[in-house]
Amino acid sequence: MKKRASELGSTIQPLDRTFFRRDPRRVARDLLGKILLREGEFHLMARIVEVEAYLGENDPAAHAAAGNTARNSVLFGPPGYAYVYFIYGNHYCLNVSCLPVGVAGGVLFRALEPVAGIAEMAAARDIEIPDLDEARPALLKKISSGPGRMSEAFGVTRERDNGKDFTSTRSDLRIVEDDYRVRGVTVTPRIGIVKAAERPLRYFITGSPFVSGRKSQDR
DNA sequence: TACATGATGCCCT
DNA sequence: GGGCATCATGTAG
Repeated sequence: MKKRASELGSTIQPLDRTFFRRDPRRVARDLLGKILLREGEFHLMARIVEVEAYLGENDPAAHAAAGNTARNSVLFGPPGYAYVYFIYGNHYCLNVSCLPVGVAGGVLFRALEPVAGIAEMAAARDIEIPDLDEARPALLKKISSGPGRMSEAFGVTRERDNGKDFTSTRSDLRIVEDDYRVRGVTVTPRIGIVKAAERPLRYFITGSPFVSGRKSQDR
C-alpha cells in the first residue's frame, strides 16, 4: 500500500492551470488522490484525501465574501495559486485559487496521507515515531489530518507560501498527479463554519483512515 | 482605535 | 465531550 517516492517518480506530472480554472466544486473533487509536493530542505510528498470547496463572493462562508482585500486577494487572482491564512491565533490553512482572474473561488486542503519525507513531516509536527515501519495508523494520522496539522507538517506559512504558483516547476510547492485512482468520494457539509453550514461542499476519499475527525467519516 | 470572532488543535475530564 | 490558547482581520464607532 505504501509507495516509495522513487516508485512515483516515473509517472508523476504537474497539473496545469486549466485544471484550476473551473468551478471549485469540480476542482475539489478532482484534487482528491493528487499529490502535494514540497521541495525544500527535505522532499515531502503527501496524497490529498480531504478538501472543501469555497465558492467566492456569493458563498457567505468563504473569505472572498468580504470582497477583494489585502488578505484574500489571491482568491481573486489567476487560478492555481496558494492562498494561506492564519486562523485562531495558532494555525495556517492552505488553499488553492480557482476560476479566472476577477472571479473568486478556492479549495481548502483539509487532510493528507503522508507518502514521502514522513519522518521530516512528523518532526515538523513534533511527533515521535520510534519505528516508521511499525508505526500505528493512529500515530501517522496525527501528522496531517486537519488543515492546521497538514500546514505544519509541510512548513506552510502565509509569509513563506501565500501567492505561490502550484503549477510552476520553479515553485517549491506544487500539486502533481500519478496513476492513482480514487475509488469512492464521500460528500458532507463543511467543518467548523457557521454561515452556509448546510451546503455539502466537503469531499473526502471514502474509507481513507487519514481523513480528519474522530470516526474518519464525519465530525 | 477598539472589539468580537474564526475554514483549529490540544489537553484535560 | 468540552474548555482554552492566541492573533490577524474586518467592522463598528
